[in-house]
Amino acid sequence: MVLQKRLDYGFNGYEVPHTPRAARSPRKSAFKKKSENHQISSFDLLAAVAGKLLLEGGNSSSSSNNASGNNDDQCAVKTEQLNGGDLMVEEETTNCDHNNNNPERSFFVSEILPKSHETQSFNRSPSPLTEFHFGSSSGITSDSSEKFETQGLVYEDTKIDNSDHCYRSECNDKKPMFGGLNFEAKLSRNVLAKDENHIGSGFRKPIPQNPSACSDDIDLHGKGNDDDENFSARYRTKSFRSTLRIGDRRIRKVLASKYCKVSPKPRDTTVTSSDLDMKHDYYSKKHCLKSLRSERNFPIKKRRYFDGYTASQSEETAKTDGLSGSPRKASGFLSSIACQKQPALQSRDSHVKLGIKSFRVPELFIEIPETATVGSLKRTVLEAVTSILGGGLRIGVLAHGKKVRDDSKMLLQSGLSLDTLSDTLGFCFEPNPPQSTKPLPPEDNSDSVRPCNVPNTLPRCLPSPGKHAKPSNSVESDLDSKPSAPNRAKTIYSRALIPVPPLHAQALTVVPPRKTKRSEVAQRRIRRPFSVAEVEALVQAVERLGTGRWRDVKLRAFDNAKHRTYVDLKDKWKTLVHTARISPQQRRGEPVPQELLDRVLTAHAYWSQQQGKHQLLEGPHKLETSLGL
DNA sequence: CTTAGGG
DNA sequence: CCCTAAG
Repeated sequence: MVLQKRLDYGFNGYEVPHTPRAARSPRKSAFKKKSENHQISSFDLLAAVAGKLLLEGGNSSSSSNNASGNNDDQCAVKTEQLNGGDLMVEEETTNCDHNNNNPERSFFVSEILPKSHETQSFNRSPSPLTEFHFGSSSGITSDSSEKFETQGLVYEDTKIDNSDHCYRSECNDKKPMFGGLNFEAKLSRNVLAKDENHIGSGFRKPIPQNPSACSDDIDLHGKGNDDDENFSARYRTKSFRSTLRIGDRRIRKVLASKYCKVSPKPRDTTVTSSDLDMKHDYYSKKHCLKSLRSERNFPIKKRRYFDGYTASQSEETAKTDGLSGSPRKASGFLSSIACQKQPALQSRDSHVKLGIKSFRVPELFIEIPETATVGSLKRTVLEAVTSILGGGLRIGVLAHGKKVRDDSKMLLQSGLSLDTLSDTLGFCFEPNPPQSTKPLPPEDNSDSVRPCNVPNTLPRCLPSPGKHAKPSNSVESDLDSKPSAPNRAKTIYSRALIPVPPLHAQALTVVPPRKTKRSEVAQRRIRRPFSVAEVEALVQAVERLGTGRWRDVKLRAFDNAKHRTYVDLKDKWKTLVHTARISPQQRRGEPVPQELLDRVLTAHAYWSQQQGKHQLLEGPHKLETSLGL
């Protein structure tokens, strides 16, 4: 009976599946809701480090204990220097037209400006990132008239000023590194003169003075290539998202052009020849795009929040192009942006001076009532920043885009030759006490092969996944790791930072991170190409179960493959169909036997037809047949 | 939770 | 693989 039915209705003698659901009408993106509220999804905070970090590597005979066993490649850094300065704040506006009834507004800090007036190291911004992440207080304030519609507003809080003086004296040293950071508050297209102004009055009416102010236009290059380029932060943007898009766009643009040869993903555990080539490539270039590489390694698809500084990302993410569609993935780290080699300063005894261009602080989220004063806004932002950074940071060192975990290793051993040091060296900030760095969930046991070098993990600087095993990739040279001067950077950082009384947590108005709940970062699953055997199983299952019963397929053929969800199977089938339709030359990956692909096409055709039939019949048999198996 | 589709 | 609207 049942068998008969199978023969009658099934494919290859298999049962007819449940009547598939009516085909979903294609969803139009137009239906996607757009959140137009003024809740800023998040904001970037960019910290520019003034001055240079002198990193004296080399063969100094300093006796560092190699056996420190210090796997931790970070050095603790206090960041109280952020206490003094001006905040640059920009309002998040989605439209030029403010039609918000929202009692609350959000702002994002766009920049933290180095307090130091020494800007020479910024004059040539080798990377687009630094282009719009940099500035100096002097430039901003004195140049405010040129800054699109926005004028700078220097935070005049006496507290800040006082601290400023303190810093000054400290900065008079020839090494103004970390002489404090200037914060400057800017209001988009508005000028706030006094702290007592109500934010509402200041932010209410943007009144674009320039039509293009409403557009996404960017003026990355400002007035050309004048020396002011370092302040080309004066791009116009109407929204936070635009800002991010700018970055992405720039990044892609550059990568697509003359730097396209730079491999974006380090994939080997050792310095391969390609790496070397890359190095040469770098070296041959005028500017180091190291930072770009790192940035690009971020998963751009979706924003992830490391420690919970979440933000409701509106759905209106542009779908125009993949890169611009999503804001830059800020994984919650302060990613080092750039360092600059200063060849002239290179001395014989293998000392190198580096200039760290900037550090970037990813996500912050602030809500403040519209009735709040500008002053309180500034304080709020300042406190938010301080609270985040104040907890202390750790520094991760990246060489060739890979984390260098061994503090005792010499720079050279880490693949940081003097010639290419600045091109290959990077730093990243990491949250200091990861609340509960939950290790990644044990993916599955069936597959023991875990790529130890998932590209994404690099720039994201995952808290400490590398603790156990897999010192991996970290440019572990085979050279004996002789004791050496581990990281002068540490010293320098510490020395440069100025202690400051901690802020009162209560004063913080920052939206508390939705932390702890999602402390486990939603990390993209590692890619696991289907093996031929899996494909075989999938094909067989689909042949009998049909498309549209992916859960059953899963249960039937992949029940013990935990990492294969029914969605995965469905996706795989989709790609299989596609693969089967394209020419063999276009196929990639492990070749799937043509025989299997043929079966894919056959089954796909069959079940598609069945689906159509059932939609027409809306059948009486549907129930019975579904009971067949 | 499942499906179906788009990204 | 991810995301998510629909069921």
